[in-house]
Amino acid sequence: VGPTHHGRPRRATLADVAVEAGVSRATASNAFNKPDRTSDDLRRRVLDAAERLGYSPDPMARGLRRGRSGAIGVVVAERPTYAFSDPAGVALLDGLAEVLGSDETGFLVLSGDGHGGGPTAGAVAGAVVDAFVTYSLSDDDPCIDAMARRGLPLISVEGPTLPDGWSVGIEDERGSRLLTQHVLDLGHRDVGIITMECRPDGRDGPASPGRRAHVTYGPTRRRLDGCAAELAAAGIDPGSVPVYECAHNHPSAGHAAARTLLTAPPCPTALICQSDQLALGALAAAEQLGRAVPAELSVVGFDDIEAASRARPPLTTVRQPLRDKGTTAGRLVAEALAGETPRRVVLPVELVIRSSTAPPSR
Amino acid sequence: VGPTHHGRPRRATLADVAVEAGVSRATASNAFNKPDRTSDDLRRRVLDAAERLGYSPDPMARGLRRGRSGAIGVVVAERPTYAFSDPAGVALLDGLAEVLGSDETGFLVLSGDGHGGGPTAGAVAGAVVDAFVTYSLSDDDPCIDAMARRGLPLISVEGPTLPDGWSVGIEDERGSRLLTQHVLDLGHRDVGIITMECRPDGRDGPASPGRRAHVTYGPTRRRLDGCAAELAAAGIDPGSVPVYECAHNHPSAGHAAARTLLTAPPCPTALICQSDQLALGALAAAEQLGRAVPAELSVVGFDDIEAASRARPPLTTVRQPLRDKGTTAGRLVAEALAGETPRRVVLPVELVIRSSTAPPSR
DNA sequence: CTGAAAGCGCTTACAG
DNA sequence: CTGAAAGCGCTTACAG
Repeated sequence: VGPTHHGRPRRATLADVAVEAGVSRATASNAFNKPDRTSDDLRRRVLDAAERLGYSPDPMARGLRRGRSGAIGVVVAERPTYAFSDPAGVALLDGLAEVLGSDETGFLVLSGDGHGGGPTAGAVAGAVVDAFVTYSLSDDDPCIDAMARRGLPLISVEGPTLPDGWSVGIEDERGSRLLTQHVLDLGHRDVGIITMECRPDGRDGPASPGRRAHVTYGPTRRRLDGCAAELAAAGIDPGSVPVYECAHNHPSAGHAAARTLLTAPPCPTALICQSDQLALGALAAAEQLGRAVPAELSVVGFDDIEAASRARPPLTTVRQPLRDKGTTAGRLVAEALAGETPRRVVLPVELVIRSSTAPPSR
Repeated sequence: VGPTHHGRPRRATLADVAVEAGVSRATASNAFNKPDRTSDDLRRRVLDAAERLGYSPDPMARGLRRGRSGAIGVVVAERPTYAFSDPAGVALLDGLAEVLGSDETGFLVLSGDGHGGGPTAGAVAGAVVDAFVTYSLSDDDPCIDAMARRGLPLISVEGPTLPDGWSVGIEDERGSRLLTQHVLDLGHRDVGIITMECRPDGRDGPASPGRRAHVTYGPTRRRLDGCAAELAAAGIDPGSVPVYECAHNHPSAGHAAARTLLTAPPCPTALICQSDQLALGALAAAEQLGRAVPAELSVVGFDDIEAASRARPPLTTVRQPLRDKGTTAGRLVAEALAGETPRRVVLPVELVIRSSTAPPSR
């Protein structure tokens, strides 16, 4: 463990420990990894030697030999701020940690450049991981090819999947139908839609029918589709309904969207927001504009994040099992690493009627 | 690239590519890593062969050889939910990514078990990383020893440091003095303090003087100390001031704390909250109790998170450079990996007077 | 410009 | 229970 001529101490290796303990490297290794196949005496000598040398095994070397790194790649588009300011993003990490954390797994966060896309091909290629978990990526994100090339298990959460791949999603379309139905049942005919991003180009503003027809974010597309289907079934042309697209799933974006929709004809009596974050912003805009919710304006969200029930008024929304998405993804990772066959899980949603919706006043 | 007898395809290795291209492994490697030292002809042959085989280099093998993994360990206590529901925690990750993200670095998040402590020794020992960045760990967290043992650079952000180690912090004590001074200057004599956690035991409630004397979280300790020093200088016995400790840095905890302090004698005319998150909760509690801020009650925070300026009333607080902490940490990581000598950085804070403070009404 | 050899630090069958 | 040998997949001096 002596200093080299550079003055920097060299880390002790297993070979050093073996010499110090007077055993072979194999025995030294066994003392750590197969305590039952080592005599107490030798094991103690090895452990003592390791202690003396301040030895700690090199995880990369072990990983190379064992063919496993102990890390799971968590791939998100956008910068960490955006990915994790979304309660759903954090819940995913949390659920993963709950399931996988016990067996000393770490999570390698690979994030995007802040321009809508995921990590670079280089970052994906160089990631020391055993599997990838992707979170709400755009269908055409180039990092998907980069991951496919690695040949590692890929668990897609709310995003594009590889053929015969693993995935976990929720009943986006059904949830959206439930919500729309609820609003229509109350008697609303003039609705406005505030949607999450359609494509990874950072656009923020009214979404033309053309744009809505080519949505590369799965959850956005499915929620939009569910909404359109119910509208059409009620005899309302979905193409005539104003849709405002928000580049970020954040209350401030919902606020701006609602302001726009509420201050231009046709003034909607109900705002269908495709996430609670956006709905929270819409609620704030309504208050600012002096529009009473739900008396003068109904607002619905989606997700049922914690803040939804604490909002004023408490938000009518669709509950999705946020944390379960993470734990389910964790279980799929475990199955994948155990060599099982890929499967797809779709988690159920549930309509939660609170106080932000009522019949229209006119 | 043929399937093995298990039916699962074997990943192509560099050796396979070399054979396919009819060159040595060294040349194949050079074609990828030293394009300038390879003839165009051979390089193309190698690249084509790699393409045909779907080859992608094994990052672990490369890492072992090069002695670098391309990942930075981000060590936080608590589960991801708590660590990243704190805007400061996310800002750290973001700043790190901004500085280090370009050179294809990933961040291995090592989180705690949800009982106040950091990752297990096993998780730390097995982490495939080139350096550790710790975020607001308790001074006595066992994972610190585990990291020291790895012999890797350790950059401590707002937490315990190794002797002669790297660190980035802020002027916690000065900020706290500024805030306390401001409150005292306004004429307040009856103050209450709402503090972040003192020790990693999940305790939530009034903090006795004994407990305040042994605080293992650096920021909490320094802010408490700054506060006490100013109080004492103004002739107020810090021991007589009620202090309520919150186990989590979350508005809901500040809410409960404020309720308690405001509904028991001596009823304070000013609440010194040691974070904006807590102050936000205190503001909500004051509103609920019908106490006008700042007319009947002054409230100050600390951090100047985004929500502080949007609060009602806008919060008087101390601004710390949240994002800079992350970018600074990133730069220190880069320096550490370049073999430079450890240094410590303390970032400045600044008092921001808004509308949540005023002279006492009685 | 190219290749044969050595080695990063570890673990795993396999003999003894 | 222990050790000699091979090898995980790659890169790096070093000759040619």
